[in-house]
Amino acid sequence: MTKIISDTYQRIYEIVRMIPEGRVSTYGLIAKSIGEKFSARVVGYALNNAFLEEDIPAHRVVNRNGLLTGKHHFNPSSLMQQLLENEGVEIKDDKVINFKKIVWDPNESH
DNA sequence: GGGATGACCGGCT
DNA sequence: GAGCCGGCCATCC
Repeated sequence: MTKIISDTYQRIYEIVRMIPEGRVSTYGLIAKSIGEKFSARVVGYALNNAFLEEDIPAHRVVNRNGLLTGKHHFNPSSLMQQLLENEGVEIKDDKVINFKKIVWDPNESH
């Protein structure tokens, strides 16, 4: 069955796909990139459906604290950390060590 | 249509 | 520096 995705989700998916390898981004940054009218909550909600899509690196998206808040939604939950470490991102206690160094801002990258 | 939920953020104490 | 509270928008029941 083809599931129709809201246009808002499409916007979010577009940004997440632009995240380069070995980098991470935050929900707020993505929300701002789409439009300041959007809230980070919507991004998280969209990521929940995005994680169903294989083309969307949802594991590169973390919260502003650099904490892997969405890892519980992965299967297994440690998969998120595994993928990030596989790309060269160091994780400790479910949080990115050099998060501030590898954080990717879609607005600045523009 | 109303109330509640959610992978959140920013500001204040 | 860490913890608490309110606000934000879209989706679900």
